[in-house]
Amino acid sequence: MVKLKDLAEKTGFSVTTISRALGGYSDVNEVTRQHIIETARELGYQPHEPARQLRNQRTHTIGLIIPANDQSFSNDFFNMLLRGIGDAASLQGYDVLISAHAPGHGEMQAYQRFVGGGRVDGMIIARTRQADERIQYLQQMGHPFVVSGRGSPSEASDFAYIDADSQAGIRDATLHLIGLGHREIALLLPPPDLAYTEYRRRGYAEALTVAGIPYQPDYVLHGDLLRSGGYALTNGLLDTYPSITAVVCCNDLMALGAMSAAQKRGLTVGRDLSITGFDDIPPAEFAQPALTTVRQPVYEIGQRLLQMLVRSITRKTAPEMQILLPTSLVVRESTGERR
Amino acid sequence: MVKLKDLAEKTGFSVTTISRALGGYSDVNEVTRQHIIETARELGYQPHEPARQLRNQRTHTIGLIIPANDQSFSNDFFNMLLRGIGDAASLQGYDVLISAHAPGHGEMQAYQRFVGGGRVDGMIIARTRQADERIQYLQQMGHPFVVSGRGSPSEASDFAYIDADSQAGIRDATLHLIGLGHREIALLLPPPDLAYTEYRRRGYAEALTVAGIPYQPDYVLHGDLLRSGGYALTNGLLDTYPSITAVVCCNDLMALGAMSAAQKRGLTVGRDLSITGFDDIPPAEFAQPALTTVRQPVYEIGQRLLQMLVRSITRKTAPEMQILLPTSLVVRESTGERR
DNA sequence: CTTGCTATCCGAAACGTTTCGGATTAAAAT
DNA sequence: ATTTTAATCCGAAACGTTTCGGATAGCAAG
Repeated sequence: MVKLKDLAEKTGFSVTTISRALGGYSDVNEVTRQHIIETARELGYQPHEPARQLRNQRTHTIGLIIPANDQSFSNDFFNMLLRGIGDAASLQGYDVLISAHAPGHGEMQAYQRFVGGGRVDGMIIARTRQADERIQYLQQMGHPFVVSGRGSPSEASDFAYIDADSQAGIRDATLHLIGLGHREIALLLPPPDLAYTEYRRRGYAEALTVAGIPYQPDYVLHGDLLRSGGYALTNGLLDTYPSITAVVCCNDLMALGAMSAAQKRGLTVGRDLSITGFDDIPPAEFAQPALTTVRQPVYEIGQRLLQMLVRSITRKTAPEMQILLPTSLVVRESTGERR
Repeated sequence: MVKLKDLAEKTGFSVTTISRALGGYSDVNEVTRQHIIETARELGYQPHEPARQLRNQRTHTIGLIIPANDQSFSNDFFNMLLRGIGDAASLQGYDVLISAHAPGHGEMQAYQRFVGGGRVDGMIIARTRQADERIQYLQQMGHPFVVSGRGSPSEASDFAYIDADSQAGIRDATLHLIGLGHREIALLLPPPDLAYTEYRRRGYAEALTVAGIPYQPDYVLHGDLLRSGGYALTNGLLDTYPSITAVVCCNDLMALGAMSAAQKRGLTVGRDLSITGFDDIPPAEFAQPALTTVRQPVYEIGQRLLQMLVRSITRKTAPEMQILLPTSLVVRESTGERR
């Protein structure tokens, strides 16, 4: 590997001058600078990043711990988020360091390696959990970070985040169903430890209240965000409460599962049973019938998260931003008039 | 940030001894080692990675350049590959460094930053191109790397790779259609600069030869791997050659587009026109009709790529492995008897 | 002939590790 | 009583940068 010393020997200047020439300092003669730049190109010089990071105490890298072996999260949501982050990062001159860990012991260790080990200048946290120890750790370390998703309504979200207004999203979906005449509406929620679960429940409850429909706790179930979960939950629901005519699902995967369950029972989705999803992943559009769902701008969230993070890394005046993005209801064929 | 020196001052031992105690060397008294470990935990010591990397000339990191702003690649294929890589990496104690770049100038710069800059111990290259300059660069640098996908048949693939046998995959799909009575079969290929394009064309040609059907160059078109491309190409094809009864597509996205085109013309897919895809991404299963496609084990490819790479990093005896994985035909509803 | 500038260069220290080659002490062997 | 040996420890150098604080030389100003 060619290093500054090699350039120094080759050109006859000192390592200091080489460094300063390449660094664009004004106290080096323009002709020597050109000469140095030329031979650097010739020898294919490439600064050694770890050395640079050690010296500068800056890495120009941001970290992201992704869930390992996680079917539900590995889907389009996370893919889109990562793409948004990645594209924005390369525009800003940052790289993205990734490690895959299931929530638990190894996960926190990964955060410590990244943050305490000086591997990254900032972290992005996704999929907030209740009493999230990752957030607590980063706050206590005073390390820059931004979060995709607020804390749950019962907690203080005193950190920078971007979240989709999923309460409004679920409310809109529910109101859409109510507008179609539905009264017996079930809700399939994410696991209770996820921070956004409660917002979605509230959106649902809000819509019911507006319409004067009583909130039926038995109609509200927690799922696992997987297709299989949506399938099983819907089956149980329809067994017990045949009067249900609509199901609000908290992600598209569960909605797809719910559709399968309905269809296996001979129901026509959109006629006998209306179903809504959340996310608007590509399969939603191609499903049969096409899924009515709530779209959230995940790619854009990723981009903006990164920009926010870089801002809080460079200016020490962390602008503690908190952004709530609107969702939009995409009406397709899986919802229809109650009959 | 607490460093070795802090532990040294706190415990009264030298930096050397601290380092060796933590490093598990045998020449430090067991009781002092315990004491050191204890205070390290107390102070929350975390080794500074860049310093370590500088000293050891090892990063325990592998690099991956992903395509920026790329709709086609950003899909499930790449997502799955990354998950396989990420899960296997964390098992092996490696992190994954990512940078997003569109093919072209910035992309090669990113490789130089990662490799020449000593940021990674090895690279994974995906989506081989013809006369791939990334591969040439890495070979010439003598840097460990593995590749997802062979070089094109006309090139020597003298590097470690894992590829799905897409020639056999496309051949099987084509034979499946021929077995259903189809004779006028079109082929929608990837862009010509992709290395695997030629393998797929050959698989198609092979099947035709077996069945004694002449190869019609006009039936073979290059697409962009997008839904929109499949849609437009199929439209043009059906306009010009109404006798075509089947379309073999080189990825599921184009197949989905082809399905839309057929349906918009009032054709029933699986009856009036048979369509096959490649990849078996989730939407394929939920499409209407469900897509007959060729499945390749992308997650597993990712895992094995990483294991291969780590092996070639640690043992200096690079085992120059080349693995060809079988694909499997998944017959669903988008293909049927010719009528 | 000093003095003071300006332009250009460079030595040395520092960033936080790891490791080579001893140094020190006490116990064991002669 | 001297020499070996084993058990513990540590100083200093090195990894490749960046940067602080000069150093040097040429030249104009006094």
